[in-house]
Amino acid sequence: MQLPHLKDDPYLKVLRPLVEAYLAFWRADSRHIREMRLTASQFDVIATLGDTDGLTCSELSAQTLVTKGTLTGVLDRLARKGLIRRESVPSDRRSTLIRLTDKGDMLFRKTFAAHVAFIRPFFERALRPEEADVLRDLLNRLRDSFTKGE
Amino acid sequence: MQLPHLKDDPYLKVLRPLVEAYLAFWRADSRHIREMRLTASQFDVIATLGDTDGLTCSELSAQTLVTKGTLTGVLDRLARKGLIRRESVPSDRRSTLIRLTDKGDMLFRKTFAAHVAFIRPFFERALRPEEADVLRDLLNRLRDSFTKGE
DNA sequence: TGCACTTCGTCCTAGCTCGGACTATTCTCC
DNA sequence: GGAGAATAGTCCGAGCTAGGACGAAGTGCA
Repeated sequence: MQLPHLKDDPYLKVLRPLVEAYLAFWRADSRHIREMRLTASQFDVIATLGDTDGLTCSELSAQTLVTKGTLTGVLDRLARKGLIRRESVPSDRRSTLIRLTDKGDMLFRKTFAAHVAFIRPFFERALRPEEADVLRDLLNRLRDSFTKGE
Repeated sequence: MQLPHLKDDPYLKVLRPLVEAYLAFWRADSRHIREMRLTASQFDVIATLGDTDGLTCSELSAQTLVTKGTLTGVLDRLARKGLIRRESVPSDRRSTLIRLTDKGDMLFRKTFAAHVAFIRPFFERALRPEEADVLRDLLNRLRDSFTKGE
């Protein structure tokens, strides 16, 4: 978001750093994910399903950054790759349980640790541990301000 | 990005707050922009062009969050709405100068101030001014860590 | 002057994004 | 038990996304 003339406002000058820090993270993150032949959304779903006994679409979309409408397509592509499968839930015939296949689980084990190891140094280089705590607190308050406003 | 089991790592537990704060901001931001009949990318371009004598596509994509390849389509839609126009640059026939039309400039004046006024209170509610400064500094360092790594 | 390199904007593909509409199923509560 | 409301997953349209390929145009160095 381009917001010139606001360089002097103590609040609004946080805006660009927020956007730029997130985007810089996101680009590094998704570049690494793409090297593992997944998209960011696909990795998000795989990582969320890892070590569970399966989740419904609603749970999945609540716990990831993928919205309900987008999830259908993402799951279609993951199923086509043989990484997940859809199972019906007898107790609620509206629901679908999404589960990693063996192949999906193997991919999860291989990529998840690798990705965490990739990401961590970027944070480690930029912040001391106590600064990370401060940052986390401030970001959480900002998030709450934006969500409670709805 | 879903990263469970990392709740104890002083660095990685910053990850979710970063993503969530940005996303919460972005959703409020783009909801307000959509009410003004623009998309986030379109507003970004309009706001960046405002108070300039025109910018080339490369300048525009460097100063906004819209990449070169996406810009063509965004500009096409803005031109169709009569908000921008493309002008050729005699001194470099590869370049195209993008400029707001009168209609685009009027929209800029109307929406830009309104949008800033909409966004500011969310920050104001969450942070004291000196906290905003701390947050900005930490975010900038994080951004640099992620970009310098490339 | 000529050839290699870079930069310009555009186009393309696969995939993701939101919001809203839709059907089927389940829940709630009178 | 039945009407109305809520929830599940899917589908749709318009638009955005990164990345790479492309031809045209400018630059640099020999």
